[in-house]
Amino acid sequence: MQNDKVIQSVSRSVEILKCFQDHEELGVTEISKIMGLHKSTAFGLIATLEVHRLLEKNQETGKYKLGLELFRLGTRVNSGLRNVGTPYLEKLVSLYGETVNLVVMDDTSVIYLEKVESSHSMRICTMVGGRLPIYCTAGGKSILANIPKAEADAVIERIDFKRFTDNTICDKDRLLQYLDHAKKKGYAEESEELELGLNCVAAPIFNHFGKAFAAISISGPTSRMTEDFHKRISVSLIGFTQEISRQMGYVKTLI
Amino acid sequence: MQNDKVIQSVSRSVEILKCFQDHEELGVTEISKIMGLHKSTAFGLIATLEVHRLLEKNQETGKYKLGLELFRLGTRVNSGLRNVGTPYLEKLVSLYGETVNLVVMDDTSVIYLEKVESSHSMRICTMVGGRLPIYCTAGGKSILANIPKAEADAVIERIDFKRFTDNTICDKDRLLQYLDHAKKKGYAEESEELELGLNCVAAPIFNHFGKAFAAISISGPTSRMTEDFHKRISVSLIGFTQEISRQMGYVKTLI
DNA sequence: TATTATGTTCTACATTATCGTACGTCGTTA
DNA sequence: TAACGACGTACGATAATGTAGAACATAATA
Repeated sequence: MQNDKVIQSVSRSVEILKCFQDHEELGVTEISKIMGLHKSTAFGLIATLEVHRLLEKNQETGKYKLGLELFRLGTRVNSGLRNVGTPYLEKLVSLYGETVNLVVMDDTSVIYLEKVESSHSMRICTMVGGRLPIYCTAGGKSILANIPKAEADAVIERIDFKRFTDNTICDKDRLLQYLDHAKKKGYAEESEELELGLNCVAAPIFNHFGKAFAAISISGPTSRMTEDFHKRISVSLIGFTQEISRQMGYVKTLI
Repeated sequence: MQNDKVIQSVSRSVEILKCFQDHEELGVTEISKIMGLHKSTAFGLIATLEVHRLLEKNQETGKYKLGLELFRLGTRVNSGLRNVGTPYLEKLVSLYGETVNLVVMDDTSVIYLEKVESSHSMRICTMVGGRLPIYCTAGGKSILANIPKAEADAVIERIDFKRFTDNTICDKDRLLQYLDHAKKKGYAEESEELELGLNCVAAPIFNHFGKAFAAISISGPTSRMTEDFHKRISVSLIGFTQEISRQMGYVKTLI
């Protein structure tokens, strides 16, 4: 193996799968062009992925798409957390009527693992599998506020701050200040930082080492998410995330 | 490339991912033993999957688990059908109060893509990402009944019939007879074939070629799923699956 | 009908993946 | 506390494989 310690053909096959994030179906020649590979090289990799059902061939169009085995493997990721968490998402939606999400930390992002959407016509629609920045989401900030300071500092160092609205916190010191505040309150808030009209409250989920790694957030339009509503939500939200934490092996509750 | 036309290192890396279907975390040596590979071979493959985030290392235990990028890719599979279908699953649960599933055909099985569970304490719990036999599930039979006869015959030929209960249909001719019946009715039923006490109604979803490829099923305990209830369910179930079919590009409704 | 594009096959050989050896770290045991 | 065993990881020689060029079959397009 070469210096960069990556097996080339395995890398290439994963890059092929990633091509399908932006395309529903792709042909062999399309993939070879996107990847900069010879057609027969691409074909060999694609055929191997097809044998393993990570790709499937559409018999009608002759093109390939992501296969069911990838779906099945995907459902195994963080299945413990998702199975434990989903009933609580449903409870929170029925209590408060706004969209509820389960997110995990992924370096400088959070990834949405589950959602239960509000039944309001005007609701916040999130995308499971989607990724959003950790520094301007309530879920992200509630996690950052509850990991060891050295780790939080290292993550913040790697953040490429971008301003989404006039309210986006783009200053490290202001972010750290906010995280202190959120840690004390036990929950984080995000008010029109990511998108105007969007408001969110979140509380962290701890692993058995007592470190936050996930969060539950509740999102609604600013017009419905008043300060009083935030406070009311936070009480049971924290209670639920602590219960989930316990079920994930966390021993001591935050008081 | 060799005769069997599979690229060995890509195959091996996919087999590594499949090891995690039965294990939440695995170490390098464990994987090398399961796979029958040298430790350093296994390590090279694992490290490559880690770079691409299909595997993640648990820093505390030193073991590996399936990574978030696999989850994200998984959410892309059949996302069109799942996005279109989910609101209908929610409607059916609120109308009938029993667990509703969205399944797709996968050779001689059906795979569960989405579910919305009943709020009854005694409910049918299915597993998203799980696979069940096509011949003794309502969803499976409703799909088999609505594909070209030659294809259905070929699939049935490959079925390895197993008896789960005294009610399981294990005879090809009886199955074909039932499929005829289901096609005429527009929906399929499964009454305690897979498991005693389990009852199910399902209707097919068609693609733009007019071929069934997916289905929605409603499952409940036999005590609640009376014959009258089946009939009541089928009316709106068929209406919904036809609407989903239309949104998936199917042009003509079954009459 | 001719041309172009695509998917697929075959095979020589250049390149890589494999694996044997070795090392550092950590946990266990005496 | 020291020794031992297990594990994860690094390195490099070489056997084995994956790549890509050429060719072919098929389908789409002008």
